[in-house]
Amino acid sequence: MTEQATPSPEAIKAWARLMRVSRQLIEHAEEALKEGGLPPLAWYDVLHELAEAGEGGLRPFQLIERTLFAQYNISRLLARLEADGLVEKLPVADDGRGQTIRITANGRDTRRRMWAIYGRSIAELVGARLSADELNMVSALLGRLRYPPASD
Amino acid sequence: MTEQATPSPEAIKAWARLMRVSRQLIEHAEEALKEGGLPPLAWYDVLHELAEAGEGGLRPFQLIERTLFAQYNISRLLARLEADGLVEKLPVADDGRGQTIRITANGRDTRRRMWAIYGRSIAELVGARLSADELNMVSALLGRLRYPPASD
DNA sequence: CCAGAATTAATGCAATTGCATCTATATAAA
DNA sequence: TTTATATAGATGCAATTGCATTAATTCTGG
Repeated sequence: MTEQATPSPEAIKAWARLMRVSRQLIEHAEEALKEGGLPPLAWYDVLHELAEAGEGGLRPFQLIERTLFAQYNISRLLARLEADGLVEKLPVADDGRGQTIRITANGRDTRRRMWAIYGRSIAELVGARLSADELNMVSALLGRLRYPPASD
Repeated sequence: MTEQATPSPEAIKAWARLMRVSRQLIEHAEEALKEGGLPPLAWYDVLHELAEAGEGGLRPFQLIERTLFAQYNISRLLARLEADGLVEKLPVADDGRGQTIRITANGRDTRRRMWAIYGRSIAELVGARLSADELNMVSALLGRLRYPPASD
């Protein structure tokens, strides 16, 4: 647990598991969405944030903070979402540079359809494999790996 | 823990943590490598497998099994590695379709230089934040999320 | 008010990924 | 054998990502 230049075997193993499992889970969920003829996970992340934000919408830079996507990535993802009619871009009164992104009814519907599949993946891949206590344990331990670290 | 169409709050939170933390950690490690003027993590994964395989090398399809990369991805990654002189492609005696990939001295050296940085990232991001017991707990819990699930 | 720095978002271009397909060889079946 | 099927790996083309830069405001210090 002390600062080392070379990681302990335990740290290496935990890291390896984390890398491998997260990749597998993402791949599985992504595949399930694709089979359902739905957009990729990244779209869900954004639609989810926007749905939670409600009518007020969010500024692109707020989406960046919340989702950890790169700026250019959000910029283009929003362009695609807008082209598909899932979000709309509104000028923002007090800042001529910016815009507010609001989810449309269509967007909410797509998000719901995605959740039907995405949620099932989560239930199957994670919910069905660990008990509630174990899941809480995972959340707590992973929470300590955040940047910046937190305990929550 | 039972099969549900809709995931429990605990499952959702654990999933969210896993997605977010893994992305953050990857990003951090990737950035550290870039700052060191070194190739991306994907290269390390392949070089690592090849280094472990030794002089006998590995067939591309074996790399696919071990790393979970897509076939076309490995095909092109190997082309880049070869172009950089980090691996060499050898014809394989008993199968005219295939080839054996072997890491070169240069490749071993690059892998070592990458590990100096990558290993430090693992130590800092994971090793320094959880005790050995906690790391083992993480490994065990994540191990149960693998596909197919295992206990190890 | 004005010049310089900072912030918000978009974009040109190169590299990578994803998809579908293709070539070549090996294996199985008739 | 001959033919059909499966496996190993490469590749054309479209979509996405990453990088660097740009354009348009807004903010800040004289």
